[in-house]
Amino acid sequence: MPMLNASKLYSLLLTTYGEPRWWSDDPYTVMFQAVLVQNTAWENVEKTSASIGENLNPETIYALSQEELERLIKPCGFFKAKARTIRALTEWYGRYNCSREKTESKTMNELREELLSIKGIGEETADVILVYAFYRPSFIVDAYTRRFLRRFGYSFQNDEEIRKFFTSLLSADAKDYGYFHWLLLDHGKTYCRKKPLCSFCPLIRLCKQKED
DNA sequence: AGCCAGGGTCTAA
DNA sequence: TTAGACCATGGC
Repeated sequence: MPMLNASKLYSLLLTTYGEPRWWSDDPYTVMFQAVLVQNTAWENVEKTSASIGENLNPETIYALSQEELERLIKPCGFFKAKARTIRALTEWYGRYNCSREKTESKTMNELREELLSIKGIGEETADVILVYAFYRPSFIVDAYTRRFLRRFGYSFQNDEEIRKFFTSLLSADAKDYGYFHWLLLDHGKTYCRKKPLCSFCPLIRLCKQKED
């Protein structure tokens, strides 16, 4: 498998998979779901979110007791830890008056450090929140990103190397980061899970054609 | 049955 | 600094 030219990755994904999509327009929904989806199938997150419905807002969620919140998110697994994290995250967002505008007074790195200091929020979750909730250009490395790169012949020492690689490739526009991440998700869910469907993957077909 | 799913924390060496 | 155990449910 030849290594894809890095500068063509983005346009290739775009043209192959069409218009990119966004997580959610509501910042709190992004935060909430970003925690729920940790090592969990997205379908469970969607069902849980649907069952919460209109109550998926910081005021209502924060008013719940720890036990009530745990019960609410139970289908997503790791519910004790996630309930604690969601509570801490909601409290943190409250310090910004639960408003995206209020976060604009901070730099991206300041917000990133604040998020990382919350127990239960690691790099991926922090970057998801930065991009989709607060429109900051922070590249998101997740399992799909790593699998995608490995399958296409790249090998990086660590996630930081991956972040630098793509950061040098994309503009400073947060939209690009969100769109790119979602394209990798779409691609990964269809062709690049642990049980791969590589022979049907348009990108791999494209690479093989170049070999001939 | 057992593996897998858009992780993160803690500990041992 | 890094590898491995652990957290937990639902779908296939």
